[in-house]
Amino acid sequence: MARKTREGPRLALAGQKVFSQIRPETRDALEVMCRVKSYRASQTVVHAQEKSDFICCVLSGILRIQKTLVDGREHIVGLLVEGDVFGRVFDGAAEFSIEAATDAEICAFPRAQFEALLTQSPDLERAVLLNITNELDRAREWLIIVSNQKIVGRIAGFLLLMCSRFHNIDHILQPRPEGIEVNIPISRADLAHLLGTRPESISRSLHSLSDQGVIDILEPNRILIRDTKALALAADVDEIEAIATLQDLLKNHRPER
Amino acid sequence: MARKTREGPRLALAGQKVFSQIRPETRDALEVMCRVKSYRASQTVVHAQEKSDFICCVLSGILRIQKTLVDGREHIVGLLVEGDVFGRVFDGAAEFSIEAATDAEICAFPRAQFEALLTQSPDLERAVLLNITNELDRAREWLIIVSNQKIVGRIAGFLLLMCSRFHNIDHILQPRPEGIEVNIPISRADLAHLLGTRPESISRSLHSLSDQGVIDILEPNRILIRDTKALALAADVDEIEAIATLQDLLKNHRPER
DNA sequence: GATGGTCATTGATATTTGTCAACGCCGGTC
DNA sequence: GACCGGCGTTGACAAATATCAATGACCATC
Repeated sequence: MARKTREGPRLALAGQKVFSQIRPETRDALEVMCRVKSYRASQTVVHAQEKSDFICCVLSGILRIQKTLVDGREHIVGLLVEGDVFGRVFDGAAEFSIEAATDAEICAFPRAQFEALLTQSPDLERAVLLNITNELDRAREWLIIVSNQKIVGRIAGFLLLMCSRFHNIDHILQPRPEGIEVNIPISRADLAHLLGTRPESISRSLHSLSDQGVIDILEPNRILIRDTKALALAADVDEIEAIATLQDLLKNHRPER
Repeated sequence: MARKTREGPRLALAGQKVFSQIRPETRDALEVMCRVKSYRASQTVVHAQEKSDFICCVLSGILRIQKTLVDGREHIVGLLVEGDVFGRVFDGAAEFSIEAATDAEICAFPRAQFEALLTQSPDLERAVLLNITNELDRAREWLIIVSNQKIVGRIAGFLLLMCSRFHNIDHILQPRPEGIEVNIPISRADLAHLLGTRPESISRSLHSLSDQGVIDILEPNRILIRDTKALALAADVDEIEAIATLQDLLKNHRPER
């Protein structure tokens, strides 16, 4: 699994968007208390119903947020990528478990220390509140995508979301003249769970979009979006918004390469 | 619309669960700055994309969280009930608009004042963080319900959620010897949107559950849950949890009446 | 009391999607 | 190299659901 070379724990937070607005002193305090942990794909990071002693920030890789049902099935309710924060500030047991979808590295802050710092640092408080507010918005965006009646619509919405959400992660989004390349970081089965359907339907929908020339399936997990407008139309949600975001992305990314 | 008689703004917050853990001084400060506002059903409380100057707490009634799509359709992503807090602390424009589903009263705190108090009061900070963390969990529970493949399953999940979430609101949940009465606070069309389907399917699923004796449809919007176990089975999610919550409810409520 | 509108419901039908089965591909292990 | 298991894909069929159309109940207005 390709992994970014980094400069060690003390600089781990520097590039994270969540902590970009906090004061250097606060960031120093965070870096002192943090511990970097590595996980391999499919390892569990946090068990549901278990009081977690850490607030964490994803450094690399993809994590799944999921609920384990009584019969053992896993229900995925979200993904965490680089820069995302998880762990329940001021709260006890998590309702959901966190599992590594790919090999991943996280930065863990001891809960008590983190909370103490939080109470003293309005800048960190602000950052944490903003982060969780965005998380809530994203969960609700998922809701819109998943409640689409047609499976193709859900896939289209998912692909558009992947573009707009993960544009800061260069191994997921590779701008190209022909379109935008998106990396699907999870298996078909997981994606099916996430979108409330079955792997077979995912496969059929993707290939249907491919037949229409809207996307190219480079590899099962690498999708090239050729026609963002058509994709947005298929998603049948707020297309204008999605297209605007994507076109901004293209403009901002292309000249750099 | 039946409305609870209350004791005026200064005591409005006393009964709200969100603020139950904060110090009396903080609560006093909140009550001084708050302003009670009333809305009639289908009035808009917060417009999406518009910077809202208030943090609000629902005193009575039901509000819808929704996104307006470009073609004018509304997509509902959640409901707010008594005690729920909304408004973006430390943040600008909301992504979603808030609309009154029934006649409603809210308690509004000016944003700047609220944020200032928040920074100074660790207890309020804690309450706000806990509240939004719960909100996030609930959004993810919605996700699980909506991603159920069968419509009956979504309805069943919705009904169970209504029970467990709104049990503090006595005009929604009326304990009875025959079962638990749930009030569906939105129209069939809205419910269909929320669950990612069509009104016709909602109707068919409800009547199918009714035919099986699992529920009784007292009125289109008043459902009597007769067999919680069967309902949980239909929901096909974490039934044990749902049943436990419901049976606790019944035990706690029955003796009082 | 009549009228028009919204809303929930029901039926008939077309479409979509889940299900079951089989196949090929790929990476690992023996 | 042979074998195996997991994964993505494809096809055929059954089941669930969307769609279209029509009806009746209820409410507000005239």
